[in-house]
Amino acid sequence: MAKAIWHVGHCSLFQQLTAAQLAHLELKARSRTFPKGAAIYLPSDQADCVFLLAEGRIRICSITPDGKQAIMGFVEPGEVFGELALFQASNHEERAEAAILSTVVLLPGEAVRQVMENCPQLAIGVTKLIGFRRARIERRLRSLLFRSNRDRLVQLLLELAEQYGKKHSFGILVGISLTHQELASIIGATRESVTMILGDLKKEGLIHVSRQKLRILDIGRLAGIVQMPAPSVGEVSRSESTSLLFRTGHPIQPKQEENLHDSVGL
Amino acid sequence: MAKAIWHVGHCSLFQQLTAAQLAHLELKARSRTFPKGAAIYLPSDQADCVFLLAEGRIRICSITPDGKQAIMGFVEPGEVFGELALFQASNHEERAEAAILSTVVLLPGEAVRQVMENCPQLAIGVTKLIGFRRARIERRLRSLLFRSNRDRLVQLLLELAEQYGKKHSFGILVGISLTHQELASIIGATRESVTMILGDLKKEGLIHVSRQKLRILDIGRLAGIVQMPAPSVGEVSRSESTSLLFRTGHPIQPKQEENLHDSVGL
DNA sequence: GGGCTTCTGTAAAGCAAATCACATTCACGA
DNA sequence: TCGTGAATGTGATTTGCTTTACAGAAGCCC
Repeated sequence: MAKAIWHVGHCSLFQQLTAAQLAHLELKARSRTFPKGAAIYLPSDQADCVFLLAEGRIRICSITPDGKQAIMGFVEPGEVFGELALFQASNHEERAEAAILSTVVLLPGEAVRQVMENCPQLAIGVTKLIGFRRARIERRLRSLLFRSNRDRLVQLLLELAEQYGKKHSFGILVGISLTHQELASIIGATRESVTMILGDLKKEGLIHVSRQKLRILDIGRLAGIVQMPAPSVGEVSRSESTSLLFRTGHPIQPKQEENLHDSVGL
Repeated sequence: MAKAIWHVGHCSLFQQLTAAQLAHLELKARSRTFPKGAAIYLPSDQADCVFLLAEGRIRICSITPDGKQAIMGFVEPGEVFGELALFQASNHEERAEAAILSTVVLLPGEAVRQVMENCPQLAIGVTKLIGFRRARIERRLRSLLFRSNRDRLVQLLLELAEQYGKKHSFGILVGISLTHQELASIIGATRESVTMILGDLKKEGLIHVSRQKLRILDIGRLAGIVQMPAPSVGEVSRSESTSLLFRTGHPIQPKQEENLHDSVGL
């Protein structure tokens, strides 16, 4: 319970609420822990809830009846997910599962809607959040329409570098490790294709992998392939910019001088 | 001017505003007419504006440097578009153009944001709108990931039937006529592929075309192909349901007993 | 009506990527 | 430490779709 209020208050989305509003939300909030692989919600679920990730990592994915699956995004600590259910009467259309052991705060939709009705700031924050993620989905749709497997994978690597990358001697170390299968599920390709393309990129001296750590050796040339500016990569892994096709957005605010750009919060 | 206030007030999104708020918006609104094919906004534009279609039909599309283009959706009278710019600092990522002669009301973003800050109802309405469209884009992404050209085209036909279809002697008449090229741009295929598939569907007795009018002869069997329930088609062309992959949403409310489901407005 | 453009139909050839079918290496818990 | 299942690597084959290249039909403006 104390944990719940801690987290709700620390999520940028809720930071501008009054103490009373926060307390009200917190009262309704429940915290749950999910082991790796456990489902937080399913496509058939219609539990009217918004989720807040306190700890761990959530994978949002969508699965066809015949077993094919696509990863729609990942959720990092401090981020909200399942937010579309707030105003969508219908069921979830995807599945959320714990990528690793995770702690999740559940906020009843009704409670959130109530606060939104009294606090335009929150309503606007939610709008930004949903809009931010929509813009990313649209980018992803475009890349699927227009770009080859190779280009999409390169683009993904750039995004991973931007979000999880740390500068390192000789290259950028990507601080998240995904299997080829997972990469494939993100860009909409097969595992074999990803293996081949990564192999090519290695031969071309653009990347390097050892002990399931991915290193990007020449980000400039990599960005050139997809005709994009090289993303900025910091010492701290959380850098922000506009071109994230991948992450589900809305991290905890650091200090924050202004609050418009990428961090969707208010 | 009088026209502008008429339209703003008649858009479901703005219906719950006070007279004063409406007047304030109207004061800032400007109405413009665009001939067929004219661009309303471009990917490079960063004019901070929300658009409201009074009359005509708008095509939202995205074009690559090398000329390939995809249609992201259509906007019908009474619907809002360009709404992502409200809180996205960056430029538009797509192009909006008049599919036919169209009249558009321009609402300065700043004015809309101001009203939103004072009127949670509007903020929530915008949230619903953006969320509704995001859900549709996600469905479209999934269909691109998982389904063949043929299935996607069939799905599109079903959606067209649902939105623009009227029951008719022997089949459903689809009240919108799109060229093969346009259909292709929507589902992400080539013109030739669409021509072939439509030819097949004709041979199979599922559809019929004459004088660029498309008729669906056996919607049940058509729906069976993509394993979906047949959509409902009314005498009036505006029926609503959950599976619209195509339209950009948010029509004028008719009478409205409740306001949650498909019509995103409040 | 005639000539123009834009749309539709068809078919062969080429290709990117999926599929299939393995061998190999790695991670990690018993 | 070893063993086992998961992840990676690699090739042969197939396929769905695009590309390319035309030819006919249908609007439409002068």
